[in-house]
Amino acid sequence: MRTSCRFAVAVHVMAVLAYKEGDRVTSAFLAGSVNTNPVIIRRLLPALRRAKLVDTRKGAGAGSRLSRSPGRINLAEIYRAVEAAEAFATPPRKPNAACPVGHCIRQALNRVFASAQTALERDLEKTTLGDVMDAVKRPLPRANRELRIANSERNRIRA
Amino acid sequence: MRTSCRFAVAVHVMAVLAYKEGDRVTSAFLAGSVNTNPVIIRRLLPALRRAKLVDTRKGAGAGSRLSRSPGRINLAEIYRAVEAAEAFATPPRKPNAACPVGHCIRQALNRVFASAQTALERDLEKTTLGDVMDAVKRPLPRANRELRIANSERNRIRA
DNA sequence: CGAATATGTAATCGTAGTTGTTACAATTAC
DNA sequence: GTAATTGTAACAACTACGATTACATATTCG
Repeated sequence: MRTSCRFAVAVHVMAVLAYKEGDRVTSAFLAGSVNTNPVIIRRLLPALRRAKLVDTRKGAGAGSRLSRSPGRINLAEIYRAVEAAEAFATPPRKPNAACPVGHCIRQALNRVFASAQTALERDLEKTTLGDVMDAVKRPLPRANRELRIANSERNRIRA
Repeated sequence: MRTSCRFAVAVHVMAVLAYKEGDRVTSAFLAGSVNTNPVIIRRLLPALRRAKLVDTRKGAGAGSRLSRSPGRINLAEIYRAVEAAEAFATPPRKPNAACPVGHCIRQALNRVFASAQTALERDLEKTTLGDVMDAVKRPLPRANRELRIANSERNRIRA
């Protein structure tokens, strides 16, 4: 499945803003933490701004900060802010309308997709940015720490 | 987040196989209903076969059919069979490990992603292929039915 | 056996989406 | 005014995916 990483980057950005507790943070700084180009961040911020999750100022001494406290921002809000497309895609061409199945499969699929999409967002709603920050700040349990090391070994291939 | 249309095509294919109630159906026929190339279908079938959802035979008079009755196949099985990647993507480059947030954001994100992914699949589990077939077979509203008949006269597919 | 049918699979093309990068105008603090 | 920073356009590089062609392989049936 071809997915964008906008959501992952957005949560990372929001986490850095939460960490900075109200200080304005520049796109260059955010890019440094995410390890990408500042323009990538500047292209993401308008979506977060439209959702009233962050507040940005231009010019010298400028940057972005959270509009609300991390405990009052849930991950579904971030997801909806930055993910325009839905989680499920249908084929580029329309099904054969002359086939009894092709004729109405889209409608049936749309119901299924909408339900699954809702389930996904409802789950994201349960976690706040504050919860994420707890995980960021709290030392990891031993078992997870070892898992983390194993994962970072695996991820090294991609870097 | 954007997915490939493999899942949508797979459900469509499974629905046609269910409609044909045990008859073997060729990739050409399936492609005709989905409105794509037979090779696309033939590239999808191995995944469904590995998941023991369909049974395929080669050669003359060959084709695929369901391994189980539609009521005993749920959509999560189809989803897992054909969607290799997870629903959420992380950025191509690793976060800056020197940043307190970048250092452990991946770990936090992975938990969030896994939870949302599970919620999505649990929702798909609730719907069986049989449920989808109920929607497919249910008579359509008058206006749509007339359109369908007109189309099928003009562009009939093999019964 | 031999012809016909259908799958399995490799190779290739075109398109679209995404990330990354540079460049520069507009905006703002000091 | 100067320096810092955002907003945005333009473009390259890369990747992923769908579509298509071609052909070897397998299977059925006369």
